[in-house]
Amino acid sequence: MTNRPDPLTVEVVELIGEVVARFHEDYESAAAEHTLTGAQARLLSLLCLEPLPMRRLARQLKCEPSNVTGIVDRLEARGLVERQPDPTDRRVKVAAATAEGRRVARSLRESLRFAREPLAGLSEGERVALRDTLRRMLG
Amino acid sequence: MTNRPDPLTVEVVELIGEVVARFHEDYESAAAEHTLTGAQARLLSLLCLEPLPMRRLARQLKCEPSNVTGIVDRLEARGLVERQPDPTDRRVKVAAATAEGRRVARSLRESLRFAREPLAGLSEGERVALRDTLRRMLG
DNA sequence: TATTGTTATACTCTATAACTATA
DNA sequence: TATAGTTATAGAGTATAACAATA
Repeated sequence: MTNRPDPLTVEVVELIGEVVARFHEDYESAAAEHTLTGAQARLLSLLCLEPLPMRRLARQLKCEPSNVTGIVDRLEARGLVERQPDPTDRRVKVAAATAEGRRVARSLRESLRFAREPLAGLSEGERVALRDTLRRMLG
Repeated sequence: MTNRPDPLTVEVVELIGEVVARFHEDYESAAAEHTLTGAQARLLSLLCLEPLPMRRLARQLKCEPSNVTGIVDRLEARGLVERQPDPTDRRVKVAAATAEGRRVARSLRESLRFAREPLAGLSEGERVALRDTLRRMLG
């Protein structure tokens, strides 16, 4: 049952682990520069695309709805997010980024250096190949 | 100063973000299957390679030394890790995985499916190309 | 004096369970 | 009765600051 993977696969797995670690580090420190936690930054980035009901936020963040309450509370206290009523269902609260929230999210996205910089060292052909390989991996 | 990245780079960045998210998810759920948190799993995996002083654990985990105390406490309470004195410096405590701790770490490593499975769908040539590209990115 | 590990404190994220107001 | 959001609670990770033992 426990197939021993070949050395090449092992090395690729380790390299992916490295990429994951660096990406995370980069993301957290970019968030910290904006006085945001990682979770707050992820939620704000989601809302920057479109307003979402609390329940759907939880699904997308893969956490329990009760956690979203607290994260949105803290972002709302800073004026980055606001809760709006849903006209079609009075139980629902829709969270939306404010103008300031969108500004912060944009600035956050721009300060994500890791994902861009090492990529800049690759030729266009390499980036195309990398894109295709990643697409296949994610199936 | 804010170079707008080209669409190809944007897509690759998004794909990497996807890989990072999946890898993390996979790692956390593998840890949870062993009743470990992500932080505990990472620390145990490190100790599985070699015993380390508390201070060095903190450096490798990129967190404050005070946090390591608690994580090691919880692993030690479960018999997966133990603290040993350093004969050359009585201030230092060396954390080491127990036999049971190494067994758990091995089992954890084997249950990491994501990193292995999507890779299995790639040809050897693709894996070599991916390895070389990742190496250059991390360079 | 400087360093190692710990303790104390406070905050955030996390899941679970119980509650409310709607549907 | 079922669902959306919240509250209450408890555990874990995190950083900061202060401390004891040792160098």
